[in-house]
Amino acid sequence: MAGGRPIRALNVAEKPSVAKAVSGILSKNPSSGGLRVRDGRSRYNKIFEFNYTIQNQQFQMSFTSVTGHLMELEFEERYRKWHSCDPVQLYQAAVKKYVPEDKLDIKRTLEEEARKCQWLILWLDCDREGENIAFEVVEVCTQANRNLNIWRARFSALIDREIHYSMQHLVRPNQLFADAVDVRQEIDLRIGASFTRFQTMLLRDAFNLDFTSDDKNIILSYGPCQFPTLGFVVERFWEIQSHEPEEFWTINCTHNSEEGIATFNWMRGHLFDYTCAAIIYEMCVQESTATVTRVRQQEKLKYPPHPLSTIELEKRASRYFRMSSEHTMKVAEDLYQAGFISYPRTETDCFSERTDLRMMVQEQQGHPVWGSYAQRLLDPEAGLWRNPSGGGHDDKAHPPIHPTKFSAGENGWSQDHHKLYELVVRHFLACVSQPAVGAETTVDIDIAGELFSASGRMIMAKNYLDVYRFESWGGSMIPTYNFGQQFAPTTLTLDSGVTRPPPLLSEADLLSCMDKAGIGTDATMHDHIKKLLDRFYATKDSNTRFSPTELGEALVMGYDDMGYELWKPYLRAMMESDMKAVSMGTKSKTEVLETCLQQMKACFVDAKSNKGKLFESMAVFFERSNRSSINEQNTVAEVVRRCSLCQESDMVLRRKPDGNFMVGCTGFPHCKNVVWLPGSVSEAVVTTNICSSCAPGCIGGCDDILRQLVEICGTGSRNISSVHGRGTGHTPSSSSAQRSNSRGQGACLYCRQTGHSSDVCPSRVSRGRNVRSPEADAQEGESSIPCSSCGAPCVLRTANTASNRGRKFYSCRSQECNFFVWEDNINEGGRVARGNISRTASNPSRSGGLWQGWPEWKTSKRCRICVCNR
DNA sequence: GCAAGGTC
Repeated sequence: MAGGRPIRALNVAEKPSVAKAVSGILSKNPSSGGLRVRDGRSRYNKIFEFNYTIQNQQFQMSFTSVTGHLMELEFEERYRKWHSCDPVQLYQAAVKKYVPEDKLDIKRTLEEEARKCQWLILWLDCDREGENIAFEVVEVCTQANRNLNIWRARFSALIDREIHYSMQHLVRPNQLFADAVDVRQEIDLRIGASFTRFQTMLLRDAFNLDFTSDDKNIILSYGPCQFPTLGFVVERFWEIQSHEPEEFWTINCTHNSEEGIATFNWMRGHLFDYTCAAIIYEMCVQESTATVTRVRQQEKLKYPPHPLSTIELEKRASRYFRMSSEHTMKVAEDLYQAGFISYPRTETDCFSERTDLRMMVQEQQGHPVWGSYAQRLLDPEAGLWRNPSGGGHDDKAHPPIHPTKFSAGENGWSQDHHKLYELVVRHFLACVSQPAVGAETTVDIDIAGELFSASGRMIMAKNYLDVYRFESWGGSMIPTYNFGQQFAPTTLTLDSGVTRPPPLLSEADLLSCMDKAGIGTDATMHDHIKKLLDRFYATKDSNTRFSPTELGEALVMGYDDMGYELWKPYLRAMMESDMKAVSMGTKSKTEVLETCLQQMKACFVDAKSNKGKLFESMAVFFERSNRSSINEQNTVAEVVRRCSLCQESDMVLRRKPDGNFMVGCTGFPHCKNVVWLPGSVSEAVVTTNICSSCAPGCIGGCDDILRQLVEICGTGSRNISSVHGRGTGHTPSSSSAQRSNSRGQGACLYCRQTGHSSDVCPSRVSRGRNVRSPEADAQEGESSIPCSSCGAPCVLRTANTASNRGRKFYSCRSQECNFFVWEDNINEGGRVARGNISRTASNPSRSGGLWQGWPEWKTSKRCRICVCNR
């Protein structure tokens, strides 16, 4: 490139802080003519100006920023309203990317600046999202100026040398990275919107969800990140519920000497068999001299933590201060905005070699509390310094979280600001410190052939523990023992204990689960957790531990019963690996989109047809509401065709609370086009079949026989009305259709007989149970044992339904008790896994566990004696 | 009114 007239280049960063920092670095040279700042259209995104030379070519640089994504993905207007279409259509519905209202000012700045420039240099974060935002910027800028020469700067830290290097070695943006994000956005939108609309419309009005006064507006959302997060909470909850305490026995030995007390632990741990433990104990008591068989002395190191990533910050703030991850991020954002800490959303847990760590320590020397520690760190004589070891994660965009400005506390800071800044500083100082050193002693003894062991620790040098007050290193001293030494134990006891269930998941546990499974990003994980609370899916106790609410449990149960693992992290993991394939170029964007959406659509259609499972699981916890008598059908809204009256919205098939069908315009109340189907119609479906005798748009009115039957007889002998859809023809006069609406006594919706209304259908009364159990057409079996739930006789029967023919199940004979359980869900000893009883039967106990009254002859004895520890 | 991902 030769010199000559300067080229005007527009530089764009992902956020204002990066635009400022990079401009600052690039304009340090005197030849830059200094750094000038002016306002853009957006009050947050300033424009920096300076001169710069790239390979001998003079440039006039303008440097501005966006604030994250410039565009959003949404459905076309006609699909935006919830009742505008059947949610299944959202798998094909047209989507568009657009710049939302609150970003229009940034868009205008970009357009205005792009028109004045020849080059566009993209300084977005160097990750997939950043690359996608880069292409959003490109789209806006090239709309304003088609001749732009487009470049990408690759940088991983805001360090002078690195920034200059990337400016001198510009590359082209990577379309594949951006494609991967396009795929994710589209899949997330379609899955999220379809399932959310489906389950909200299906369940919200059907049950009394009494946890909010305003349950009409509650949203039962589904998302590929929030649901697996809920899944972790529910799974642990079920694990706890299904835990049965088991008694075990262990032998303990202590020895008091002049130097102190030593506690020896039995090397076998514990035994579940009392007799066995008691025999061994007797042996020990009878021959109770202890002989020291081994004495080991070792130096042990306790290493300081890795440099701080977002997840670690959230986990530690939760553990040390009980701050929620969401609040932590808010406080961290404040500290970052005010310049006290570095960018708080980072996966990186290792410092770049080029980072000047000592300078950062120097800044902390004046602090009244940890200043002296910082001074010791910098003193070569003290030998406290150690180059930090990394945890192996690097997002190539941001350094680990570290202090960027000294503070001994600011006026406007809350307690939490103080705590979090202190955590960041102490963590940083710990990272560059030597590990703590301890001397550990282990003593093994033998009593009557049984081995016991005791250990003690002495801290030789605290090192990083001096500054990292949040961590300690437990351990106690033990007296001195020598090999071959013999002594009489002071106490030798046979003690019993019981196994305990695992604890509920803490916020730190939940973050670890999400991190491991790849759910969410460092910037969004706390949002997913908060969403569980906002949606009433889970609660958090004062100990920061999460339990599912009944709603959360019911939803997970429902999908689990369908056989879907939509609540597990596998779907997201699969998507993530596909995204990776797209970004590497091994799979195409369209290929992944098509396959994934096809699978998810099939899953959605299946879930819809299995919605009974969701109803059943909800019914375990919630009462049915009377807001709608035929709730599930009432909410179904299948699109028939475009409204011929307003030409704007769709005509959809719906069922009203009174059970009658209607085909109405979704533009209501603006458009009042409606066709009421006669009350005798008990089922109506939208089909693609076109009536042979008239134009598309017919709703069966041309069929004389049908019309006569429904209007005159009203007996419903042809009670399925097919509504032709997808046509453009005219709608039959709604007034005539309304006249034909026979609101009188029609066929019962349940048994399809006349003579009674559906509300009092005798089949419904007995059906309440039948729909829940598989025993329809089952044959009575022979054996009878007491019901686990009520104690009445429980009968072994054989299912005769299509899906479970031949499968055996126990079912309670009592009319009041709905207990039933598949025989193959009963394990050894009559143990029933959690959920296998309750998910399909309304067993009031709702818990698994031991079947009380399970006959002796069915129990197989298990050997739980451990004899292999030696 | 719905997702998840950026960011103020």
